[in-house]
Amino acid sequence: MPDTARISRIRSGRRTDIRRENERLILDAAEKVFAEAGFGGATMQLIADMAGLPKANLHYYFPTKEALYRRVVQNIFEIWLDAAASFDGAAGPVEGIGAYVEAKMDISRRHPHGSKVWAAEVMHGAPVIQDYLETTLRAWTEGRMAVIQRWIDEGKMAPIDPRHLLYMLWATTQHYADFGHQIETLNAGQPLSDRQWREATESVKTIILRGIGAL
Amino acid sequence: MPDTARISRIRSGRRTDIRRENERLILDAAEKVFAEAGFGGATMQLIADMAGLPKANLHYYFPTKEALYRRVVQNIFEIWLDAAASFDGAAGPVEGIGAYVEAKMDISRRHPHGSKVWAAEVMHGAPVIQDYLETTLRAWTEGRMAVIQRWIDEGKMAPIDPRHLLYMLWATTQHYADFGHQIETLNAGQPLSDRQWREATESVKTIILRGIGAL
DNA sequence: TCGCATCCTGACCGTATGGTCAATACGAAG
DNA sequence: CTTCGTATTGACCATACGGTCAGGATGCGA
Repeated sequence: MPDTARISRIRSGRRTDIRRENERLILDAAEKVFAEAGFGGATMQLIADMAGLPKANLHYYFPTKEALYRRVVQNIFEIWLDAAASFDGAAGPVEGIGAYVEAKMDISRRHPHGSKVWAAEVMHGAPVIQDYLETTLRAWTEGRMAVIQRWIDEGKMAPIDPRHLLYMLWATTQHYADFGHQIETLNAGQPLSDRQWREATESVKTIILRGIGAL
Repeated sequence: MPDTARISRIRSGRRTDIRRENERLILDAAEKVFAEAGFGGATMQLIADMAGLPKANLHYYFPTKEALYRRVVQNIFEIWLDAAASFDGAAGPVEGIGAYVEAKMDISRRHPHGSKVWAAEVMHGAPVIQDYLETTLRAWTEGRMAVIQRWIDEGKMAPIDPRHLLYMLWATTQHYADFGHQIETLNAGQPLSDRQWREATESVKTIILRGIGAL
C-alpha cells in the first residue's frame, strides 16, 4: 500500500507533505482545466474531479476560485521568466537569441496549458497580473532591449527595433503552445514528433537570426 | 418562393433593415464581450446591455448563446480568410508575403476582438470550428504551402519549411491583436499610434523577408 | 493513552445565468 | 380599419455554480 509506505518512510513533516502534494494535484488539474475551458468556463467541481479530491477540499487549500487561478498564473509567470536566463551572458545574438528561442520552445512543449492560461489572462486585459506586467515584465523587457541595442551598436546584428524583435520571439514560440491544437490539426491530427519540434525550433531560429542579420 | 411573397419581401425593406441592424448590434457587442470575458465568462445580459437591447430580444435573433458565439467565430474566420487574397497573384515572396503581412496587421488593428475570440476558440480545442480547421483552413494552408515551395524552387527565397513560415506569419501578426494589452502596457499604457503600427508592420515584414532570404 | 492541530467531506445555501413564454406593440398589405 | 406576420419585452423558471459549515477522521507530540 503506497500510502502507508510513504507514511512510515517519512518521520516528520508528513503534514507538509500532504499539503504540498495536494496543492500540487490541485494546481496541475486547475492549470489544465483553466487552459481548456477558460476562467469562466472552468468549474471547481471539474478541477476537483480531475485532481481526485472532493470539491470542498479545494476550498480548504485555496479559499476561492480566484485565489487558485492567481496561483496558476503566477506559477506560469515564474517559469516564463526563468527562460530569461538563456538570454543572459551571451556574447551575441546568435548565442543569446538562439538559446532563448530554444528555451521558449521547450516551455511551449512542456507547459502548453500554462502558456494558454497566460495568453487568456493577457487577452482578457490581465485582470490578475496587471501589476506584474507593469513592474517585472516591463523591467525585464527594458533590460533585454538594452542588450539587443548593444548588439546592434557593436555591429553584431542589423538595426532592428528591439521591441518588435522581442514581440516576434514571444509570438512565434508561444504560438506552438497556444495554437497547438490548430498545428496538430494541420499535422494530420498528430502531435508534433520530437523531430518536428526540432525542425520547428530550427526554422524559428534560422528565420529570425537571419532576419536580424546575425547569420 | 411564390412570386407575391418575393415581391413583398423586397418591397418591405424596413423589416429586414431592423433585423439586420439588430443582428449587427448584437454581433458587435457579442464579439467584444466574448473577447474580453471568454465564452464561459460572457453573459447574455452583458451582451444585451452593451447592445442596448433587452436580453429576451437576443434570444429572438439568436436562439442560444452557442449559436451567437458560432456566428461571431464564423464572421472572424471569413475576415481572416479574406486576407488570403493578398497572397495570391504575387510574383514572389516580397510582394506576396509583404502584402499578406500588411493585410494581417491591418486586421489585427481593426478587429482585435475578433482575433481574440478566434485565439480563445483554438486554444480551447476548437469545439465550434473544428470542421473549418479540417476543411477550409487545411486546404488554404496546403495551397499557400505549394506557392511558397514554388518560390523556393524558383530560387526566389531560401529553402524554408513553408509550414513553419506560415505559422510565423500568423503568430507575429495576430500577436499584435491577441497580446495588444501587454503591448500597450509596455508602451507606457498607450495604444500604438499610427506611426508605431507602421513601424511594427515594417519590422515584421523586414525581419521575415530577410529571414527567408527574399531581400 | 490523551490532547491538539491539521485535514477531510457530505450536505447545504444564495445567487446568477441561460433560456422560455405569453402578452403586447408595430407596421405593411388589402 | 382590419388582418397578420414580425418584433418586443417583463416576468418567470430550472439549473449549476461558488462557497460555507459542522462534524468527523487522522496523525503527531508528550
